[in-house]
Amino acid sequence: MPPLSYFCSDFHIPPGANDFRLKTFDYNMEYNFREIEKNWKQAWKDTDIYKVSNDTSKPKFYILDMFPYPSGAGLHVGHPLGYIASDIYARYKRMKGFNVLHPMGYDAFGLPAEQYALETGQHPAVTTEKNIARYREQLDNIGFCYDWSREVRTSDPKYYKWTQWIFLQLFHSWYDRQENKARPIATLISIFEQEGNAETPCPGNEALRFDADTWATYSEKEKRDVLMQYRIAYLSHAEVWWCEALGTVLANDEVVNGVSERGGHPVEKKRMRQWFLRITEYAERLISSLDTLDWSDAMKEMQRNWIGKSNGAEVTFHLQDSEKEITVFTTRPDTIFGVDFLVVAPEHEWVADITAAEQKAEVEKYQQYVKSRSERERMSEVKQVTGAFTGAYAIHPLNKKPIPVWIAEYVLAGYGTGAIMAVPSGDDRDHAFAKHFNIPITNIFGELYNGEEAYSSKEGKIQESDFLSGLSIKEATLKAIDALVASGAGKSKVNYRLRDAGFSRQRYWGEPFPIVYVDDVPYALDEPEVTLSPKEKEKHAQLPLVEKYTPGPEGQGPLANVDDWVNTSVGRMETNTMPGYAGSSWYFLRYMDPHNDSEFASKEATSYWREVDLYIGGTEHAVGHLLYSRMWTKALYDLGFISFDEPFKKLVNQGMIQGSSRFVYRLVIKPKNQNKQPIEFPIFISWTIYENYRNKRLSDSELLELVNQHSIEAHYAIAPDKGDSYELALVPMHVDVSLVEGVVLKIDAFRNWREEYKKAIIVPEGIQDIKYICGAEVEKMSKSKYNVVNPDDIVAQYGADTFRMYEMFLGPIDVSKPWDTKGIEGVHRFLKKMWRLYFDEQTGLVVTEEPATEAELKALHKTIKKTGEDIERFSFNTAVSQFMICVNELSTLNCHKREVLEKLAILICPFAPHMAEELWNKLGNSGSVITASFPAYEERYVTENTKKYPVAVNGKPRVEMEFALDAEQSLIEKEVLADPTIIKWLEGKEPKKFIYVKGKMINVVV
RNA sequence: GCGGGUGUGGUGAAAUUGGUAGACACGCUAGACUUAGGAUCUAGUGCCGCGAGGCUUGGGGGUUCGAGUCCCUCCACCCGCACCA
Repeated sequence: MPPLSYFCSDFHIPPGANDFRLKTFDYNMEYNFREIEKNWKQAWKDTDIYKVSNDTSKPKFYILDMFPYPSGAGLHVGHPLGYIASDIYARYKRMKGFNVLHPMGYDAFGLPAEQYALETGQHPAVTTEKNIARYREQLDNIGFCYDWSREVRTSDPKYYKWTQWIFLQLFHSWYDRQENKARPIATLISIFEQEGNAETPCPGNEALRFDADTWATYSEKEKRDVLMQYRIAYLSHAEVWWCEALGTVLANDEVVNGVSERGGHPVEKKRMRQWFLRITEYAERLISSLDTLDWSDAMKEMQRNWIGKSNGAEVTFHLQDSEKEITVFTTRPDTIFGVDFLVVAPEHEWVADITAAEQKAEVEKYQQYVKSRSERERMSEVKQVTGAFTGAYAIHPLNKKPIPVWIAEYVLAGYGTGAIMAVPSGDDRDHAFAKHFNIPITNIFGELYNGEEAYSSKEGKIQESDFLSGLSIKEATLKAIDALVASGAGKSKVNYRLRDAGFSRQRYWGEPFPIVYVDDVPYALDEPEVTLSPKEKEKHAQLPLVEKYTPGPEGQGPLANVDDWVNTSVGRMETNTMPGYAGSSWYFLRYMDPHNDSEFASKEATSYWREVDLYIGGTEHAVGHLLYSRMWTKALYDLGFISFDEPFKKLVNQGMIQGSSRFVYRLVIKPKNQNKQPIEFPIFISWTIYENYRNKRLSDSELLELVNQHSIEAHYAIAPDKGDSYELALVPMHVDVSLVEGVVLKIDAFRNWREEYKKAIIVPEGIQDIKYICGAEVEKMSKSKYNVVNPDDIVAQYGADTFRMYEMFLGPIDVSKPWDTKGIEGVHRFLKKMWRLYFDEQTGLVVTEEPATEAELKALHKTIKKTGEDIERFSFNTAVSQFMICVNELSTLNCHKREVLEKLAILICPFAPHMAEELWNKLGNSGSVITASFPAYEERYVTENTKKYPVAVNGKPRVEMEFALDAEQSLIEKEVLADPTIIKWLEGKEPKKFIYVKGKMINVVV
């Protein structure tokens, strides 16, 4: 075996690395997981055994967890699920000979820390630091093999300096549609100088046209305005939720039912200047390169839907008696002759211009209503049709008929052109709208349209449509586009639902923009025009320390209040900060070279580690983080900073671990007579009684009688015979899961939970059965539901190895399931049982050097095969089962042989690393078990040569018969048909067919 | 509303390619050992039935010698929807 230092870091070999050898921890010989885990955690730390080198001849493998936001609540048992899975895979890959990068860090900027700061006055940096320390402690507790020397935090100035740097690369770039990649803005300027923008249409303003001479006449400000509309990171306008009462901008999830979540104040949309990323230019590449990724189909489908590519046409309608025109996007140009009205988004900028005088009041009233509506409400409200007529008419481009123009909330300004052509006979929403407002409907589907429901199917022929009549929908689509192009009124067009990503937040706790406004023109701090000293630039690029976190005036972020920071000698700094996804869009690159001060990561590091081979995290990031990261990676690739254009090759989604809530049922007794004293003391009713009462198997007076039988106090307080004079209610209340064992309430603990419960009357199941049973329900794990289980508690009680294995044993990694602490006993018992193969409580180590038997080797090699394959396909629950089967078999065989047990200790290392380490060393090996090779199985121990076949008659299995796997069908047929059970089931009938599937089953058909 | 996911014993689940449904555990029942048991071990445990046997993978229908698995249809629950991260 090579010296241990070979496997350790070659950045620097830590002192003591070579001392990693047999440590003679002295436990008595039962499975003392507390001592074992404590000692090995220390040994791992002392020797930096999990440090990873960038410089090795070994093949690389990059395994990444979605890094957590360090919330104040700490980790609950649901969070580590993915981390355990990736840790198992990382250890497995390492034992398979790979150089494995497996880092961890923190997504440390975010709203909750800022909110907390507002409430308590504590600086987010301080609380974040505290939360991170807690997270680290919890993570360390579980025994992960992270290389912590590579930790990143997005809120660290040394980190976000590079987030800002990447933002500036995007600011200094434009998207070249001909080359289909991002390029430096200088290349665009030289194109403008030579030929204007005829060949490079402006993505921010398709109508913008200028030639080289005109460009030359533009002022500096005009030029920068034009360039801004090409930049990948650009400044534009968008609406945000504005709350006047709180004086602040609110996030979507801070707005509930049209009012602010805090305080319930009214909110409305406010238009503000904000930064955006031109992700729409990447739409096509983001769709097409999904094919190269090993992600679940569901995840790819979600991204495809999010990007929402649709083929269709743009059609321009001229307004009657006006210069204005309305351009609509439609996926159904074939229905052009079925257009009965146009609908424009109510917030569209020129609604006011086209509205007729007599409709003005109505339109404005409607616009006001829409301002209070969230996008989701607007999309999902289908029963209630709303809208307003503008009084304007457009001219149909082909048949020249006048078409009324409406506004309605179901058309969104951000999608397509913000206007649609409505075809009631072919679209459900248009149909409902036309019916509701009594707009006459043109039928272009003949008998296919019944007048009651729109005909939205894509089968059939178009009718009543001039030159399109009689054509199939497909043919009509092509011909309609041709006609529109010929008449100059339209063109075919690919539309994406994807919108440019809003990149501004009116907050404090985020990356500041390295942008300064010189006479209201934004400049990047790194541009030569910004004449600040390097020191000043550094100061203004960094988030200033503040005392107060209250928002700035007019919806500006809190930074607007920091005079010393916001004002520079050349102009005012941008006061917005970047959103949460800024730092997380590229963090996987930083782990490759985390301490680099001159680049975000060196070329050597990024070209060695390349993309993440395995990324594990939740599905909730399906379209946010995962899409933005992909775009950033593509942009960095285009600009030549990295040599790959996808960040995450394989993605595994972990399911949620839900909470298992427990309920007690409080009996609330209100005397009907107002003058009587209400009954104040708490009474709790056990679950079965609650169920009986709820199902009306128990009357009010019977319930009171039960309570009275149970308690003297109650007897004095309520008169049971007068059940009628009370109003009863049984109220389910969450009870902390730590006060419950399974579903049985720990009554003393419950009484001590709250002062007011000290003397509570607790009515158990019955006179005989004195247990109080709680109700149970599966819900999301959250503090308010008292169902949070802290991994620290589980680790303290059962050990990290048990915890790790149990989380895996719960079920498939990608499925959501409720946590049940009770079930952990089985896994703990298994580890103890495995331990007893090596140690006897009295005599200590019982491992012998005797050669193993065939049966023992069979058990071992089947397990090597199965667990290896299961790890490869992320089926960790079945791997754990296999370990149980193996240990059960070896226990039955009374096997204590080194030949078997040494390999078993290595096998279990990914799952139970502490125990594996202990066993490995107690068997006399030096060095960490992680440096051992994952064992290979021998074919001869895993192949069987006979098979017990189920023999079925007419598909129903009736008997089991054993045959050699290479047996001839004729022999099998003869023996099967001679079998007495089969003869009985044949009932004398002739077999019609004899089905024999080798290695599977036999079926006789009569 | 749109998109995605999941439905199998009392519970978590297994069945990798259409081939013995319920592996492995939890829980429960009975027993052994023990001063004791929240330790350990043994046996049983999908449902109905004394039994022979029948039924059973959310409901209904279909394809097949054979369906948890494929197809159609209906239902229930969970997640995401662009400023939570």
